[in-house]
Amino acid sequence: MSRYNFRETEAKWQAIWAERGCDKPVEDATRDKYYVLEMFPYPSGRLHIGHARNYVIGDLIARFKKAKGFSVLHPMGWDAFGLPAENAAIQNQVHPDDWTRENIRVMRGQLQMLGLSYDWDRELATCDPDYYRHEQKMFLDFVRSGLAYRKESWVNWDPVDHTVLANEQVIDGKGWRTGAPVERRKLTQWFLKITSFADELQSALGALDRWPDRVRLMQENWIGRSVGAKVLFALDGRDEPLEVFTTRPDTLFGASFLALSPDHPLAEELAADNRDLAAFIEECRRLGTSEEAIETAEKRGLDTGLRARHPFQPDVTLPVHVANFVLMEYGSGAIFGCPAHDQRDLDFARKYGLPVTPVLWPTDATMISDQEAANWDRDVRDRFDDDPLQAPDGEGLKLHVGKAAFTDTSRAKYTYDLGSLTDGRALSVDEAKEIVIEALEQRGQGEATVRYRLRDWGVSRQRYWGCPIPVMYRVEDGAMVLVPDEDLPVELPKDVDLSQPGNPLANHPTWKHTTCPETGKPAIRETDTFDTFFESSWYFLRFCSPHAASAFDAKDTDYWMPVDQYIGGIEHAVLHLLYSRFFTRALNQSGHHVTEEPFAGLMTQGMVVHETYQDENGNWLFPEEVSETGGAFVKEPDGSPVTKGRLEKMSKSKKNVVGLETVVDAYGADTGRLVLMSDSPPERDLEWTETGLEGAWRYVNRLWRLITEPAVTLAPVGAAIPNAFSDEAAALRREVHKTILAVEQDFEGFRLNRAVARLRELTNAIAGIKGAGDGEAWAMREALEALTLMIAPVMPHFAEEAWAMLGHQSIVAETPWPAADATLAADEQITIGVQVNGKLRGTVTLPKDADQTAAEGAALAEPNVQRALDGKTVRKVIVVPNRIVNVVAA
RNA sequence: GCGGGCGUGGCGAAAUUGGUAGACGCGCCAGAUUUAGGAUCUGGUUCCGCAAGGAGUGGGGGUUCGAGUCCCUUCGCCCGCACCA
Repeated sequence: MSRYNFRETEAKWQAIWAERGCDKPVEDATRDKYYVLEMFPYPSGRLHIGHARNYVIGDLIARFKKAKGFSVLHPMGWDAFGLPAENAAIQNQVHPDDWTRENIRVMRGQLQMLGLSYDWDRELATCDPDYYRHEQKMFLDFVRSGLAYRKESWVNWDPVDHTVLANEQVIDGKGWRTGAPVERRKLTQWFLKITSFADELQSALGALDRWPDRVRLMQENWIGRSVGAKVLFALDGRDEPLEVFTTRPDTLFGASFLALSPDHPLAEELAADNRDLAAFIEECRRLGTSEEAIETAEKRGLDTGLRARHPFQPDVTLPVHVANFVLMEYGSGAIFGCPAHDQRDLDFARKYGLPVTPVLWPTDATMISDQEAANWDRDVRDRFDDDPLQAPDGEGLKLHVGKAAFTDTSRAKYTYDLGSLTDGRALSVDEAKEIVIEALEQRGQGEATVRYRLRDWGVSRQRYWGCPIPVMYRVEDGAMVLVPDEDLPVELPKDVDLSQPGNPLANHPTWKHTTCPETGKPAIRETDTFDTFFESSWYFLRFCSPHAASAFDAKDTDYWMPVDQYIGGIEHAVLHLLYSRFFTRALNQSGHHVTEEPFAGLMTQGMVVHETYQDENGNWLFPEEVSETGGAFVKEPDGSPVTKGRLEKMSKSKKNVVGLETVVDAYGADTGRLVLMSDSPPERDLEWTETGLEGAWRYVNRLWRLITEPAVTLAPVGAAIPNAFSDEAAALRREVHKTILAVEQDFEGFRLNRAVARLRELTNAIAGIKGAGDGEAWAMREALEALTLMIAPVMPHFAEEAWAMLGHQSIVAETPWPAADATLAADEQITIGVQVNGKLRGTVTLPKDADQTAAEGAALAEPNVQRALDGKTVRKVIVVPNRIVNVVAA
């Protein structure tokens, strides 16, 4: 019995593919193009089997599309800038560049070991000056078209390392490396104006119909469009009115205070001669904005003493507070508080004894449940003793506001108290909003407006291992000057001291000193580098023309873009995918020309998860350290108890990583690929198990034996089709052609696990063939060849070897997808279920498309059906052709 | 709190989108082969029941000739955002 020798086979075919240039795209005008791309990796060390899933999915699609006749672009590169390289440099005394390049070398080898069909001539690394010079140019273009600007903003500042930290690097309010409490600091940073595309980025999501709904939704939430109104409040004793944003202008008559963010310019101005206020603002800033701080912080505020005028009630004055729950980054950094209809405002009002004035009531008493009313009553009694407020329409309805604000705008109709603006008739929330906005506009005290949650993208990082920002600041007058295009790239210096705290480029003795190209006088370079998401926002364009002198060649991007299928993890649902969508638009607006939507199709693959174990002290253990005895888990050497944890994403810290080499050395790349493709749908998590791997290996060998030792002597290659087939041979042929059609659809629809299941079904059908006539010999060859070609996208090396064993001189990588004959695939006989009153009682086999009468007759004649009908009268028979017969009887 | 997703055998999962629930595989059981183990092959494997039969897609209700699929309700798990005015 022969065993498939993956060791020799895989290396052999990888060499042949490379030699024949199988993975180079052909830019052929007569073919449709297909650009398939997997999110490129950060070269952090070694790939494990979990990483491989992403690439194998992409490779399957690439190989399938190529076999279907597309001109396929399938490139790979390295997202090579980033902080881990600097950390490794400090820990291991190795330069970030050397560390990164060594990792790239290792990981490239690992990808090649998997037999992935990349065009390696297009490989790029973002840390290469030949790559980042182009994004420096793009940045200059952005500056020139107003899409990049400098602004002072609050950042997380690590006082020990002297560097800005990203939000993700602040853990419990402390720096992740130093453990020092993070300070908020105002720094001047570069921003990209993503907000100017907020509306477009949101509305265009609707057209991305090959993106997962959930990703579109996440982007929509992130952009956070909200429609509302800007309201101007006149302030006593000041000329400038205060601007406030609200999504509920209909509650304006319920306003009882205004609140400013501690970071609001007006608050800062007032604090200049108000020591209490200055102290309060300082305290708010210290508390920070970490999630936990927000969760536990109570609403706090301080009355500034300032008084505002209600736009419609000039005699009503509202106190202006500074409140810790108002964000400077959203809206205008100031709000009006309507405690009766907003929970936060209510909490605040209760704490500081501010009035609570309901202005809307449901008109239909039945709309408030008894329970709700009772709760309100109880709240009032328990906590506040307020008099219930009565709706103005005299229907006797009471709205009690205890500690729960009435915010339910889903109820159909309301009665509003809009002061002089209405006659007290019932209005919907939307109607009331309209009336208020109209009145505001008439008086010049506000207008309808749209605000976004999205903020401009801060791209400055005080790090070494990133792309230098190509500007300088003149020493004599501090003017910002762009580095001229012809002086690009601004290269990172190689000699850098990372052991000192602070910005390594700023610490460099000479690098930052340069000369202003306009005046010839001394200037200092910008010492910040770009956020590494900058590099990944356009790499898919560079792949189209990797060797062009400019960033990309419109001729190439016009041909290849957009990416037809992008594959990656859900963790980039917002960040990278939103930045890239912004980038293409920004490029278009700054003189480049590219497709607006970079990724036409997106698939987010699930994680590969693996078992985890922890000892008594909560330390993670390798699965090899654990043994199972009678349902209990113990640690190998000492028998101490072990807890089996949940399935977790493979990670070094949890000690549940399965190395790529471990799998490939023992079972071959193809077996590993098969497991990754067959055990779960691609978008769902996949549990990696040794038994699953062994099962896949058994299948590989079973298929190998079927091909190398077929039960029937195969017809020669290219033999003429026999005139007649036995029933068995004809049935096999039907199965083959059905499978081709189905697998094709499954691949197209990313039902990859289903496709593999169908191929196993076909394998079972082939294995069951007993006859040995000419028909069988011919049908068997047809079946084995089709199976080989169909399994090729999953197991490319195996398929090549099998194809050669079947007597072919050609190679699978250059062979088209098998042609399906739809006529052959059609069933002649169909077995359908027969129900009596909806319960299955039997089955009948009928010719395909049998007429209703025939189906009905056969169904009623079926013995089990007759038994079920015994003593009943048939009322009605429902026949769904080729599907089911249901007999209704009583 | 807001938004979204998911609950199907011992396990991973299928189900032509309202039409024979559990394909395919893992595991398990029995048998064959084998000195033995492994590998391989054959058969079985949703549950209850000797069987006939009955029950069954987290629970409850509804629509329909017919519901895993649609609607209402409820429970559980997972994910995203989170003081966003």
